[in-house]
Amino acid sequence: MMKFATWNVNSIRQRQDHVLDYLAREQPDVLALQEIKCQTEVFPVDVFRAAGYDSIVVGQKSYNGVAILTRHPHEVTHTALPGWETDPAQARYVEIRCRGLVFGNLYLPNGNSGGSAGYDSKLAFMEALALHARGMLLAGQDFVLLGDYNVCPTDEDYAPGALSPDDALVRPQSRAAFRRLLWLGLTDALRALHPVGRFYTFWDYQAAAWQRDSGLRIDHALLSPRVAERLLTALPARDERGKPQPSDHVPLAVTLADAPG
DNA sequence: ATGCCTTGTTTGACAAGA
Repeated sequence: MMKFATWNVNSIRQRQDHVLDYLAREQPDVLALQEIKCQTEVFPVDVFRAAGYDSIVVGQKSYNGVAILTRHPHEVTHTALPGWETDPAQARYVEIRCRGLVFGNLYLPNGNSGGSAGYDSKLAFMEALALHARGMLLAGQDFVLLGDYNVCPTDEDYAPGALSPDDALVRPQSRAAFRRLLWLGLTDALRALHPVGRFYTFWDYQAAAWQRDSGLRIDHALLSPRVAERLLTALPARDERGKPQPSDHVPLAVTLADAPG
């Protein structure tokens, strides 16, 4: 069996102990982290190594930043999303090959700040992601694209009133770009197993969103076809949001059966 | 009503998050 998860931790220095507890309890093979909010040199590599995990880190000062933790041999395949460049650079993608799969860890731009240029940058990221996914499909590669997509794919993926109808997370172009990934043949792991119902991965810190269960489903794991055949479970770890000093996101955990043969 | 928290940085108000 293989277990992996994605988690926007909103600062790794603030959430280091939460992550250590999660690793000890769940022992994922691969954990994709977003919004580490630190430079690569400051990431607590030694702390996670002592827990049995290697860190692959793409950081930047103050904002963004992604990392992958794994307890297996791996090779780094990308430290940026091919075809998406910004000035200054933004640390929003890292990818490894591990146990026969490619894991692409992404932190998609929110799209609500920076005016129309900010939103265009979000759509450009999604376009580049679709092209990269298509390339891997054509190459016959088995892969998982997981992370904070900052998209609620349908109206069932956010609590009534949690967002305005023109928010970048629910805008028709954002949803169309997400559907394009599905039309390529990718499987939304959570919805494949739970076609209906509310499965949020984020609750705002403000306005008692957690207490009112006013959440969003914006963290996703998309699986290439042969990987989807192996899908066993997919579920957000809701309990993380109720802990002291939590991230505003919780992990989304996925398990796969062993590869055939 | 772009605020209601939380984070990092420019250490005292910002910007950004979603």
